[in-house]
Amino acid sequence: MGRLRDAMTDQERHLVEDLIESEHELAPGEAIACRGQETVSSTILIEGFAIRLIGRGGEPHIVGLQVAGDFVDLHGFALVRLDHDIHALGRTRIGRVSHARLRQVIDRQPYLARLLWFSTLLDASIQREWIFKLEGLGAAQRVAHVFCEVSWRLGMVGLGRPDGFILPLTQAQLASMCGTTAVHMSRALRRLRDATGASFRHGKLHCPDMKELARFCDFNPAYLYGPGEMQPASSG
Amino acid sequence: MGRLRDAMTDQERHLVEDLIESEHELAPGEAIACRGQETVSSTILIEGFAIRLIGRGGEPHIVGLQVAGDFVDLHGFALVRLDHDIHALGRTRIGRVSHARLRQVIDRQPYLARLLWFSTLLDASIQREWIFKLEGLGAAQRVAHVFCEVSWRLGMVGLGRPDGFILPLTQAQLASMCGTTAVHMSRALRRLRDATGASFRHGKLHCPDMKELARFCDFNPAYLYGPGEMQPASSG
DNA sequence: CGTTCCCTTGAGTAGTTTCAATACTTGTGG
DNA sequence: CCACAAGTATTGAAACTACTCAAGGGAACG
Repeated sequence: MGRLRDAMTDQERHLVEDLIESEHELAPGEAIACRGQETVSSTILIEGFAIRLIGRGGEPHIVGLQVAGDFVDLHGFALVRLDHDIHALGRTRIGRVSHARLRQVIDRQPYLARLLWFSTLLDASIQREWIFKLEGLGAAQRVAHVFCEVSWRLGMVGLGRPDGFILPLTQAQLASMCGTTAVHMSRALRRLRDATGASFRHGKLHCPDMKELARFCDFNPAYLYGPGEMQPASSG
Repeated sequence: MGRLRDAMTDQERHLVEDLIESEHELAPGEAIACRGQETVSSTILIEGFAIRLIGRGGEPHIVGLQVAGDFVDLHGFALVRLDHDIHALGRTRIGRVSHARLRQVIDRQPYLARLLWFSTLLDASIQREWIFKLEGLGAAQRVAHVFCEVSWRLGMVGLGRPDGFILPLTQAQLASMCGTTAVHMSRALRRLRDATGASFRHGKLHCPDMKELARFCDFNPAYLYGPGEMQPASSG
C-alpha cells in the first residue's frame, strides 16, 4: 500500500500498518505463495522485490514484479486460490495479514476496502502496460521500460535514487520478463548501454540519465497512477 | 458479472441486474470509455464484445478483450480515470450503472463488493495469462490461445457453441492482440488451420475440434476461475 | 583457489517483418 | 442485378531480427 500513501490519511496508513500480524525474513528465491494453495492470509512486501511466475510444462515465465510496499497476494483474499506462484527476489522482509482480520477492517471501513481494491487495480493497469510493451516494443526497449517502471515505482514509495538501483535479477530473468532469450537480452542490454548510457550487471542498474532511458522506450508513467494527473477516488 | 453466476445466489444476481439504469445499442467501433476522462458510471456488456486499447504515438494496441456479461470499466469506480480506451467490437448492447448507486449497494452488501472486486481480479488473472502467452508462445499458438479463451469465456456465460463462434475481429486486430503483423497473422492462421482444422475468416471462427485447438497451444483454463477447481470466496 | 553461476561473443539457422502485388468480400449506388 | 469502391485477406521475395548452439571470460561464494 506504500504507493497509495498520497491517497491515504495518516490514520488510514496506521490502520493498514496495524494489520500486519507477523514479519518474516525470506531468503532469495523462497516462495511467498504457490499456485492452487488455499490462502488464509495475505502478504505485504516490506523490503525487497518479488516476482510472479506462470509455468506450465516448460520453464516458468515471469509475468509480474512487485516492489517494497506492495500487497503481493491480495488476490488470494477474494479469489481464495492463486493462479500463479510468487517468489522472493533477493533477500526480502514480508508482513502477513490474516484474511479474517482483513475482512473485519473492510466491513467497517468501506473507504479502506476501496483502497485495497485500488491497489489490485493498479497491478492490473501495470499488467496491461506489460501487454502493450510485449506487443509493440523490441527487446532493448522492453527492458528499458522495465527499468523505467521500477525506478518510478521505487520513487513512489520513497526509495528512488537518481542514478540507478539494485534489482537482483539475472539477465536470464530479465529475458523471461521481456519474452526473449538470455543471449539476446545480453545483446539488447549492450545496445541499451550504447544508446542511453544505462548499464545493468549482476543485479545493479547504473543509469546516469533516467530521462534518456525514458525517451529510449517512450515511457509514460500515467498508468502507475502516481501523484498528479490520475488519482484514486477521494475519501468519503 | 455473468461469469460469476455460479458464485452468486439468485438474489444477488437480481441485485446486480437491477443496478443497470439504462441500456444502449452501440455501433461497431464506438467508444465505451476513453482514457483520462472522469467516469461517473460504469458499463456492463450485455451483448457483443469490447476491446481495450493502449496507444501512445503510434498505432494503438489491443491489450484486452471483454465478452458479454463482463463489467468492462469497473476500474473507473475506484480509479476515477481510466488509463486506456475501451471500444465496442461489432454491434453491442451495454448497460450503465452509476457510481453513486454502486457505492450504496457496496456499502450495504460487503459480499457483493467482494464479488465486484473478484470480477476485476479475474480480468487481472486473464491479463497475466496474456503476458505469459506473449512471452512464451509463437504467433500461431498465441492466436489459438485467444480462440480457446474466448470459447471458454463464452461457455461460462452460456453462449458457448461446440463448433466455433462469431468474433468480429479483423486479422489486423488479431495481430495487434498477438504482438505481430497482419501479414504474419494470415500465415499463422493458415498454419493453425493445417494443424488443427480451425479456420478464422471475416470475424467467424469455425472449429470442428476445440480439444485439438487447446492441445495445439497447451491451453489450461484454470486462470479463468471457472466452475470446478478454483472458486471465489464463499458467501458470508 | 577452485567451482559454480553469470555474462559475453560468434556463426549458422529459423522466424518475422516489410513491401508490393493480387484476389476475395461486403456494402453502396446506378 | 451489376459495377464499383473500400476494406480485408493471401502470396512471394528480400531484408531483417531473434534464436540456438557452443565456447570462452568474469564475478561471486565457499
